[in-house]
Amino acid sequence: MYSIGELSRQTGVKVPTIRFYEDKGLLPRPARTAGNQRRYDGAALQRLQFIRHTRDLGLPLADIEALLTLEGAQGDDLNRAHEIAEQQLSELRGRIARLRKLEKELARIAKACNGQHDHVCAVLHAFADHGTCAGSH
Amino acid sequence: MYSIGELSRQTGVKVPTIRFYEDKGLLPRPARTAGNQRRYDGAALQRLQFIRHTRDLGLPLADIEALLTLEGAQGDDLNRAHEIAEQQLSELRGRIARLRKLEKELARIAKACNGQHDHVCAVLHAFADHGTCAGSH
DNA sequence: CTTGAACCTCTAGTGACTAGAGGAATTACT
DNA sequence: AGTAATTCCTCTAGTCACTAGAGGTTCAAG
Repeated sequence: MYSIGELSRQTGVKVPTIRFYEDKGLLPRPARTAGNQRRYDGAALQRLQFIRHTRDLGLPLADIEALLTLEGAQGDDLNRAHEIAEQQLSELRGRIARLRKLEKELARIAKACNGQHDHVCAVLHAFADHGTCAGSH
Repeated sequence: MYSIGELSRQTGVKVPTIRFYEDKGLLPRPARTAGNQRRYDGAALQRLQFIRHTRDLGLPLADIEALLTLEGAQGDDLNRAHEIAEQQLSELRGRIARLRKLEKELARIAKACNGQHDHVCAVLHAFADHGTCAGSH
């Protein structure tokens, strides 16, 4: 049996966040001591680790909840899990592609003002000017 | 003189968002018609385009505000603008690197369940299992 | 048995918007 | 000039995923 603080240390999820997840229904309400403090078992630990991991992967809480209800599922429900993974992957790839474009542009902007800016630095203009960008964003 | 709707069309920033920016002090309060509707001039249009562009680049509104007050600045203030650009660039690069790691992992997970999952699909387990991941995240 | 750390609930704040209610003004058309 | 459609106004509240703080209680160690 773990206290909320131990659970936090084991998973890396902050204490208020654990309570927040409980509120949202992602974690079941744990047992309580006589003094009303939460006590967790190993199942709760695993579940929270699952949440932590999937959050790190960028899944929104709603999707994580869907996955959690799918646990131990079969047939079509497994297809759902697969779909969620695939969809997240393609979203992620889009995000990366967009960020790479922005990286190029920001690099251009940062270079616009290279050391000597005695008079007028181009950075502000570079920020303002969309015309010189590669593509749309 | 543009109405708020025209400004929205010209910049791609939604009408409520324009009002939100005004509230936050990023856009000056515009002139009003006798009937209390906003009328914008070309300067407002340019300013909003600047905001739009820098937002697309991922700068938080606070940084954009800083840049806006720097407009027409000289000397040290220009260094500030340069700093903001450089800092954003390095943050962006970190973000991209992390996302690339996650992409690898998500791809692994999505593949875990490849078509035939008559019995038990590995997707859920793959999500749960951090041990097989490349690095920390 | 006392101290101090960890715990409790609750409210409110963050960032960057978005949605909706309820009503007034403008524009286009006849 | 009248009417109907569209756009505009303010205001409140909701979103997501937390985070911070107030004010109070319980637990574990010495």
